[in-house]
Amino acid sequence: MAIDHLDGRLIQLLAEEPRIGVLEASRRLGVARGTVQARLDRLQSNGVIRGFGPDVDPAALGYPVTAFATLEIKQGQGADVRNHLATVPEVLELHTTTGHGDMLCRLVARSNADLQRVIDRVVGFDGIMRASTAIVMENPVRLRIIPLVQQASGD
Amino acid sequence: MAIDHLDGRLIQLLAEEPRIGVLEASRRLGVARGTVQARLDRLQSNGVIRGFGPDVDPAALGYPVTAFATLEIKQGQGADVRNHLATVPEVLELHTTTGHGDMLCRLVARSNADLQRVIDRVVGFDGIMRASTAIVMENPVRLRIIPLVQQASGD
DNA sequence: GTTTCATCTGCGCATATTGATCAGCGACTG
DNA sequence: CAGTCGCTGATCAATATGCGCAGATGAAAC
Repeated sequence: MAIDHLDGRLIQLLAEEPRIGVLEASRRLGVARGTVQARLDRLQSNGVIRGFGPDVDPAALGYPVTAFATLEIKQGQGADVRNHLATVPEVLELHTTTGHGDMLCRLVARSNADLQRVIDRVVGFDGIMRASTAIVMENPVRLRIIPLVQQASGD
Repeated sequence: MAIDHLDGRLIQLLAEEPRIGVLEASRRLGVARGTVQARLDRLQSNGVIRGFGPDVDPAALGYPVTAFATLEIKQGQGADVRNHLATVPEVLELHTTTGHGDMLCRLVARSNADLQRVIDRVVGFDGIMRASTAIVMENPVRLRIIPLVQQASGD
């Protein structure tokens, strides 16, 4: 569960140059190939590394608009709302939260006009009482994990 | 910029089994290896596929608590706040938004108590007027892109 | 102090994959 | 009709992979 410095460097290396293989990584890190293999296997079976899925940019797919919607849910309708939202492709992510709203979801759309359609589809469901939407203008810090990895691995 | 059905299937395949190579992918998709190579190159130079970075789970790193903080910023301090937040490893993501707040950021922490420390560090900066935080309880829909890819590629 | 255990190293081998390149071919374009 | 584009199926040398192994190392347990 805890990762050490070598794990951290390995993850950073893979993040910077995902295409390199185990052999090349071992050369860069200055350790034996078997070590890198073992570390990688461990990190994956640990769940620290979930996978190496392709990182797809919604904007490049034609969905340049991102928004976050805070939803208020009728008591006892949570499960239904979850199932509903799971069927909407433009819902990229959904969380249940404490605080003012009950759920927070990340949406994408083809345009601001299209966002209206998406929101209508999202909230056009009985269990949702109210939705408040914040459109993303800039994304100064894109989803990242390396700084956290560095911290967790003791720099 | 637009992707076709083969692109969509390729992305899905890579998402499901990231470890397979170009050759294996070509076998699964029933096309020539060169075709897969060319498609992959195109998708990457297009920016549709940004990369294949390791998908690291913060929880497995010891940061099981996720929260979203809505920040209100003093006029004209936006750039400073961005720079400040970029230096906090627990800030995984930052957006500027329309709506009630001015920014929305995703935070992680080692515990609810640790979240207090993170928030103090985040808001302990002159340009930030107010922060309201929503702690994530469940994550019914984890960040996903495949449904959108399917839609964009004509199912 | 010494035994035990987990880990890392460096090596070799057979097999598989990669990157590059080729000619052939069907579909679309002007 | 000639030109262009993308896909195919093939080759080649270079490289990487999965696997196993013996020995070295270091830390913890006895």
